[in-house]
Amino acid sequence: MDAIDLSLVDLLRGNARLSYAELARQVGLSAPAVHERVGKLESSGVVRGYRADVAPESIGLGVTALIGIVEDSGADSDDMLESLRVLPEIESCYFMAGVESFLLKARVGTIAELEQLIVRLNRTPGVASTRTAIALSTKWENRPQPVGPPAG
Amino acid sequence: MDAIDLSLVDLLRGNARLSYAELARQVGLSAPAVHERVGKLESSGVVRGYRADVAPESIGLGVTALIGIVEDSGADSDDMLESLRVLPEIESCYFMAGVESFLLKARVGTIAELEQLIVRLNRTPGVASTRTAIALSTKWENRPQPVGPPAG
DNA sequence: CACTCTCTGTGGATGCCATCGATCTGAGCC
DNA sequence: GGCTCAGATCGATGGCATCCACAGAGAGTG
Repeated sequence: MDAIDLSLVDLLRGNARLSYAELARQVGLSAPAVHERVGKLESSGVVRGYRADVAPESIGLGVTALIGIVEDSGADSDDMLESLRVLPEIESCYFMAGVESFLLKARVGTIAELEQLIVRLNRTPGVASTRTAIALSTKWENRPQPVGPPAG
Repeated sequence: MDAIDLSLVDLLRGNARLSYAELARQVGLSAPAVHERVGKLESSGVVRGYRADVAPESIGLGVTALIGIVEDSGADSDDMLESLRVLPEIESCYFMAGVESFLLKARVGTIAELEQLIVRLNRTPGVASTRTAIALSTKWENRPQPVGPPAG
């Protein structure tokens, strides 16, 4: 992870579809060299993948909610995690410090679907209670923060 | 937005670096047809961009926190939004229903940096109080949920 | 110093891909 | 039937990904 790697990571966070040739021009190396560096970043786990950023409402996911979960005393967090993992609506899942063990970001199409999700969560073994907050609007999301030296 | 468009969106959410030729094979069209469809998805705002998914800790952002903000009565939300927007640590920002007007996801390198961020937030005009919860670990994040008919 | 090993880069070759323009096809409509 | 438009295919061409052989810088060792 030298300065060139950081530049590559930054460039790919901004636009994951840049060609290797373009990346090479930006960092001042040859295309094969960039190809090899990016391959190493991928296989070492620094770059986990490449995702299209899709407007959720345009694919029928207009409702965003954040849900905190309080565990029963004595509940097994690993079991609960597996129960959460199979719910496709849960886009992100954090294990938290504090009374609420998990914080979920869920995305559904309608409030009715959100209600169903909350009911399902409350029925999940180990869940003592849930607390749901609805996002009225997403101002921004997953904004990459610049890191390392400026590219070039 | 027909079934083929949904398949393309799904494929690109899974791997944004797929070539047009590969996408074409997957959905059963020619490469130029796919090229045009993806171009329209981009210009219509369905696809907002393509991002490399980078392990945050590998670029020195090992601390994730969720911060709720209570506004002063009479504070201007738009002004506050602009104050929040310039803070690079804030990766996501939601305008919420409830007592806390904003919910932020912030990513910093150390707890000391988090402390500085919280101090800065509390000094921001319009902020009545903040509530910070620290993520001990991220179980998963921005997992794309499958949508539309299976590709092929 | 010189030898060598390793890592990482460059340059060239080759086959695939992106992309443009021309043409074709089918649905809807008069 | 025939017009028209949207959206597909086909063919060509220039650029890109990717493989390979080889070169140069640095570290470790006699």
